[in-house]
Amino acid sequence: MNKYYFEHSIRNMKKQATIKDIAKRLNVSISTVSRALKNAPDVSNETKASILAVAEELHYQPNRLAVSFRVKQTNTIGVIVPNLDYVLATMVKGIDEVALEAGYTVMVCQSNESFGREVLNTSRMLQSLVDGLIISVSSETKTFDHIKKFQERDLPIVAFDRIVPEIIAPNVILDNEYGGYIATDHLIQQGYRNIAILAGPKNLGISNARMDGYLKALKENNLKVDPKNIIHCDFNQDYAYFATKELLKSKNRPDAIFTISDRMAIGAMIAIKEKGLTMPTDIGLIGFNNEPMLSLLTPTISSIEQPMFEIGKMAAKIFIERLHSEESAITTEVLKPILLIRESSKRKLI
Amino acid sequence: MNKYYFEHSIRNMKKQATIKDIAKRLNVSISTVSRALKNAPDVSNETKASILAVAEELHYQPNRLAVSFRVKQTNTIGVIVPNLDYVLATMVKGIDEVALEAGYTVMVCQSNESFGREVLNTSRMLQSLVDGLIISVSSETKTFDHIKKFQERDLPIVAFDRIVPEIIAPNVILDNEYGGYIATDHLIQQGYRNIAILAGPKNLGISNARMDGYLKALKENNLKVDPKNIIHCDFNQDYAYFATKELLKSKNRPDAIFTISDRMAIGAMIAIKEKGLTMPTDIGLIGFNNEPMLSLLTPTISSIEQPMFEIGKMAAKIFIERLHSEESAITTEVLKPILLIRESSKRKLI
DNA sequence: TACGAAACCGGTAACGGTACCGGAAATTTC
DNA sequence: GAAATTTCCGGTACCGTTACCGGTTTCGTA
Repeated sequence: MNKYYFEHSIRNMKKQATIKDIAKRLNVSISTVSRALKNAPDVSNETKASILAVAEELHYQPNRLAVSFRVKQTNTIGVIVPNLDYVLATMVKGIDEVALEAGYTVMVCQSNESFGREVLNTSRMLQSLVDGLIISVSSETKTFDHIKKFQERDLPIVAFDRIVPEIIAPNVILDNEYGGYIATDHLIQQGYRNIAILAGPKNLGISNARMDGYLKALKENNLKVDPKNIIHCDFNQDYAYFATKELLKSKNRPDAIFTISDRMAIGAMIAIKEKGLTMPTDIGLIGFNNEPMLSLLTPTISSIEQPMFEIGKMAAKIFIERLHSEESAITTEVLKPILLIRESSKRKLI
Repeated sequence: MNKYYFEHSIRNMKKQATIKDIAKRLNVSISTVSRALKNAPDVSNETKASILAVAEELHYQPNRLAVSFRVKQTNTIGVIVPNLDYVLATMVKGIDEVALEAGYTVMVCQSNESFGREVLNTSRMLQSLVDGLIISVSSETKTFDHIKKFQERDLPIVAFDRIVPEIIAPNVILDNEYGGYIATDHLIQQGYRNIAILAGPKNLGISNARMDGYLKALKENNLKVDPKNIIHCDFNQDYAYFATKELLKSKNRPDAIFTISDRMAIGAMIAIKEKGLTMPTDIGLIGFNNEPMLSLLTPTISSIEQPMFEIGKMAAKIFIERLHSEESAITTEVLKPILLIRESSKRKLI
């Protein structure tokens, strides 16, 4: 009746064979069994063989929990992502790929872009002793004590995709500035001159980086920056729609739009169509991420593709290296995106 | 020289405080501390308070690994999915939602549609003693020993989305037959009479169920079934494209197509456009899943929407109930999909 | 022959908690 | 005022495995 009462239901689990059972069966000590099982050198081949045989026979399965507890290592990597959209899911798949191969289990948690969730997840992971963390922080996250706790315990961290300077750890990211640059430069090469950018939330690192690329491309091509052409809005189709609608009202309307995500590009596309403008002749459009739907739309939409899978793999690779070495330089891996030209921005023949 | 290099090269694993430390500090026994920490009744309020205070002061964090090891319960749910596409990712989010709230941690693994991966994942999960499994099996999976191992250990299992009769466990699924039925019936109501179905792999449960719905709708409307109108092919845009191309060649070509996934619908759409036919006048089209892109295409494509989030939540809910009760009836929760009518199939005014 | 070094194996103390058992002190009951 | 309860707390045996410290045996070599 007490509410503190912790319920451990008594279920009749079929008892798993342990090294003790094997030892008893062969009249050897558990130490010998333990050593044999991990192929230690100081066990004769005969005993090793017989132990292996009995283990097989009893369907012995090592109790990872006991081992982890004993050696204080779980062989588990905690992965925290804000969500599992196309981009992040693919990155997680990359992490999974190399982690699995290296013998690690991956524990994926979604923070749902919520700081509270992120803290809860990290705390649970810390308690269950993951060996470290690969994280892409939520957009809400402004303080980092929950992450520093890992570092206090000397557990490695790798940040990827959405990174922040406050996390002192190896980073794996896209060259977002370069992405913004090639997108904008491409528009310029196609003859667009009055290029707007839908730049995402103001505080977010990737927003700023992509915008820096945009600015750089304008500058290199001696185009002046019009503040009215720089719109900050949420990563969101609807916001982008309204922002674009607004943009197109002005009499000096932009002749091309670069959106820093594909969802935003779609919002922009809808507004453009509503206005009766056609792409690419009246106006150019390019997105970011290259989500699969883009090539299905009319017109097909240009975009910047990031090597998502590789970013994930790289993050896991660096993480595992970090785990195995004492060295701990803070590196930043920057992967290059590539430009995919489709109908929405292709005004000139090549 | 990087200023962080120095900080990090020192491996000062700050030792975590344990209940032993708290006990020593207060000159009480560890049992008392243990009880106080879980708010057991047989500790006086004063000692309880002082223990809590010291715990706070030492930044005590319970070692979940030790507890799990001791009580043979990890408060972790293993979730295995074939991939993390839109549908499954949303379902996983549903699982996450209720699991987190109930104090469970979720461990998500992707089998990548590979049987070997699935076995590896289940085996790792079994070794690290998850409390049970919520699984959507891979399309490759034909044998189920790896899953039976959970049941031998009396660990609960819930199957969702992709279920198979060989797994004797509670199921949470979409009413796929109903989905197939309302899709087909809708086409018939719109005046289509020669309706083809792209039905997915032959052995897969959801394929067959959706096709059953298709057949039922035809029968109820006294339309005869033409075997040439039933095409089995992979869940895949390209296959669907070629299959549709083939279908449209015949002189008695179908006047509507029901594809059991949206990806297939897109393949079909491309073939239809290539042939110069227009939707919905010349031919009707309806997909399944209601992926977000459908409303962006021209024409917008009708589809069947499943309550993905609810399916995930339901699976987790049932799982947790199962965990807490000895009862073990094999139930099947069937959630209803809904019909979303868009341009591709709307030939009549309502 | 003897002696040191390998080679092989056993005993045991941890790891951090939990759960039971039992017992002393405080409180109630008759 | 003694007996019967409560209330509160300490002691201890685990859980499965590993790491360390020894101790035998075997074997090569002086």
